[in-house]
Amino acid sequence: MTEERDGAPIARLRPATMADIAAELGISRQLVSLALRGLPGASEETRLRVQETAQRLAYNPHTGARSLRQATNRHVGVVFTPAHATEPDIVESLYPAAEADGYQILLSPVTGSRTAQHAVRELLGFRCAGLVVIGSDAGPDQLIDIAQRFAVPIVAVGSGPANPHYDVVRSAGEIGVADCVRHLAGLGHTSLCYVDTPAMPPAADRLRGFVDTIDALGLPEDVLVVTEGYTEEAGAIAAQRLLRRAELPTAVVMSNDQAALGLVLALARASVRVPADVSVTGYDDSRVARIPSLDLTSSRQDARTMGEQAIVALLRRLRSVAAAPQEWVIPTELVIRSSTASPRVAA
Amino acid sequence: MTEERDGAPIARLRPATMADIAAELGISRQLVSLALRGLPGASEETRLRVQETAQRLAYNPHTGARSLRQATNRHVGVVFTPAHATEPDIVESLYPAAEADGYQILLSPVTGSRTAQHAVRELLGFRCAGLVVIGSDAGPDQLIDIAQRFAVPIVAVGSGPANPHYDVVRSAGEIGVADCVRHLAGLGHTSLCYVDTPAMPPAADRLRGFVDTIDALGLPEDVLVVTEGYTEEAGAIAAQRLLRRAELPTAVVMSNDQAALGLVLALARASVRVPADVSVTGYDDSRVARIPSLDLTSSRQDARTMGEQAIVALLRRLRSVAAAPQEWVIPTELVIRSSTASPRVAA
DNA sequence: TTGTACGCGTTATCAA
DNA sequence: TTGATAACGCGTACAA
Repeated sequence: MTEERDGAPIARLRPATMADIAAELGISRQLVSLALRGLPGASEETRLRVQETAQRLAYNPHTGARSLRQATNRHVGVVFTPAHATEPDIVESLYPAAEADGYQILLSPVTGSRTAQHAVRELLGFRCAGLVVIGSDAGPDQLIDIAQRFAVPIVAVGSGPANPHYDVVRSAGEIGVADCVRHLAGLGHTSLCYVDTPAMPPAADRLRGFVDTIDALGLPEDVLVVTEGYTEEAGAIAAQRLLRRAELPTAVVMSNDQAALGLVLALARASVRVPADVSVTGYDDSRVARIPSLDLTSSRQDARTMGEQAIVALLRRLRSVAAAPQEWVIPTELVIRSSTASPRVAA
Repeated sequence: MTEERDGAPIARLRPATMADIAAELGISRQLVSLALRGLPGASEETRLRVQETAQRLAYNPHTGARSLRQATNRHVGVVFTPAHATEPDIVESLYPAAEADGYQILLSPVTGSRTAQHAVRELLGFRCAGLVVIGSDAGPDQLIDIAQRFAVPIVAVGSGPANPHYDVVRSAGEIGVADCVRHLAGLGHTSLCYVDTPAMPPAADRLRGFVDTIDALGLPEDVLVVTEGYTEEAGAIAAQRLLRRAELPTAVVMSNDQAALGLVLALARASVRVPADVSVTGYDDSRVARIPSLDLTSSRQDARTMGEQAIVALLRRLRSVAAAPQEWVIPTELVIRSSTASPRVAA
């Protein structure tokens, strides 16, 4: 913005340091540190001049140096799966929650070529104070091992059994599915089929919700197990199997939104209409559920609350080492859309 | 694993350092450093004992300290949007490419509450040697500003005009769409509609591919512009508009897979069959295209090659500062599936 | 309000 | 093959 040509700020080879700012102003480096962090010890005028110079020199604090100096650095490491449908929402919600307490998030993905072990090692290399593990393709044993060997607090988000070694944040899968079942029963459905996808980490909770509720209602227990994956292709397979039956159920309860999408598409190809012929429910209320022409009734897994709770749980353990890990179950909310209706309205 | 109880490896408060390993073995810190990095200067026996001890103490190098000491640290910063459909695939492909040259990837997301500016500042705090910006909601001006102010090489992946300040890696959108058009024309279609979603960063290239090809074929130029978003909801809106017409086109060319999904679902609700009544093509060949019951013909945007090329381009600039930024256009490949067929086969 | 001195964990240079 | 010593950028006592 300045018109001066002398400073020649082009192509700086070395990023500006506090020492550069200090030299520029003829003051000490420590004073710059105080001024930048707004601590008492620097005059108001000094602070302003320091900030102006920092801006002009494009000063950016060296995160590594900072974490080296500080006894306890404020990094939270996050292990996640980028390609997953619902995890990015949780990841996003971690940022505001962590920043509110002055913590910085560090992301480390699990991919085909990177195991959870890789991801954790990398995060610990940055001396993260705690770890949030989303999805946890890493089994409980592995997480326990990490928690103990590196003495780092861990929060597992999404699934996994409650245990004394790390915190677990999960949605109330059993209640969410139960809500779907009761909603359908309330519409008059008596022939409900649940599609179980056991490969999905939190599958067990959701299946239990279906079985318990259908038993309580005295309805026939119709569970279709698909072992091949748990997303759209699983839904498509479920549809093929259902279409081979002599008679379709009037309602299908799916274990997640993506599987529901696969099912609905496959049914549409076979000219089965939703909800006219079959009502369908999902789980997660992910962006898939909100696709206008799918418009899926779904039990909402509150990603934002789950992310926030993960940070809260982690900070709690960080503050008092003695705090015992807990299981935090986040309530779900049934979101009713147009994929469900009374049976036989168009038959 | 050891049966000894004396060492008491429980609840280590401070992560092991090189000094700890050195003390354990009665040697100097420097020798540990050489041994761990496999550099000449340590005897074979020493190296083995150091590695064994490092393992036992769960030693993990302090990334911050390392990047503080090294003049040029081997970090590549990546700006991306977690919720996006195709970006995670690109992100995943960056890892093997970067690791092959000894570079470490650092992720920084753009979300509702975090702008590209935030993301870049954070990455530069880790003193990343270069930046890969995927999607680039940040405009060209902003990227140019960053590249100049911080003197850091940048590669923009996915879109953006070629320019002398940073490298651009993008897929050949114009050719990919042209392939779809020619495929449909080859099937006998003469009434093709293109759905343009200008909010999508690389929209211009793809639109040009349609217009040029349809003109070359001497077919009528039918372009439907949807300004509301560019994913499923945009597809649904396009479907509504098409259904209001007196006559449907026999084929619809969509600007991306997600929009195609939205369109197909909306058409299914209106009992329009794909491909019997209308053929549909997508773009990206993302996982959406492979949903069994959608089975979308789509021009494949090779995420792996794009990620690899991004790293190659960045390392090239890192090695020779003088290298002029280029535009790297990655070829597409038409993947033919069952969403396209000859017109009127079932009419 | 400002300056001096030191240490964090690592790598690099030199001499032994 | 090994060991002293310095340096990277920053934060924090403590002294002036």
